[in-house]
Amino acid sequence: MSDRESGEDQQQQAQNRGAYEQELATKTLMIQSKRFYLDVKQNRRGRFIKIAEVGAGGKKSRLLLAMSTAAEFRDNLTEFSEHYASLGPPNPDNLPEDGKLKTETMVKDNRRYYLDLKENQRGRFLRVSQTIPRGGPRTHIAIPAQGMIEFRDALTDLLDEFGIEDHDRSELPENRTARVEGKIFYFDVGSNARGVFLRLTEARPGGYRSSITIPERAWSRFRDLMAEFADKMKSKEGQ
DNA sequence: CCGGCGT
Repeated sequence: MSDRESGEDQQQQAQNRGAYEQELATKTLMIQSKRFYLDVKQNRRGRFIKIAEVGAGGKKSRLLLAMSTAAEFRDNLTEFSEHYASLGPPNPDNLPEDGKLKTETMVKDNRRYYLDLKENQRGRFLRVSQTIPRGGPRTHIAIPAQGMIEFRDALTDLLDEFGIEDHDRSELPENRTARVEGKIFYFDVGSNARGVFLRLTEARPGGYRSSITIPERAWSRFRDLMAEFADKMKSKEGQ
């Protein structure tokens, strides 16, 4: 679809300009009256999934999970839904004081995530809270318990496509540019589930852009081929 | 079609 292509092209241009974030994929889930957006994004710190909940009244809440944490969350969703399936009918008399039927914690860098299967008059739901130290923003979403499987499956699709590696950009060589005869060549390093690649983009005045993507495995071979051409031209000059 | 024990 051309919409999608132009969107990707714009993102590529934004990335070449050094913009902060790139969106790789997005999924929308409808669970009862709520919408959840799962976005795979990446910035120079790494790759992550943004989960946004939009309630019926337009109330919005979002939290961020590194890919590795998203994978952990996915596994927890399996456990929580199994526990949920094993529960009898709601029984308010028999609830723990804190209302938590099952609880789990995830930690990634300085973020903590609390998973609580809870129950109220409306039913059972999984509350996912994200906290950042020293009074940073604290956000939470609530997934209706009936939707945990669907949520897990959507997360699994994204993890299968984009991998569970966080792809910290600090592990990769820095992007470079080369200006030649009025053109700018961008050497942008990226990675996906298949590995590391170099995206070489030629930009001409007037906005024309063209890119090729070279897998890391081919870098030294391409370098040797370029050297071969350069040497042959140089030896001709010498004669 | 909601709604999730707080600043």
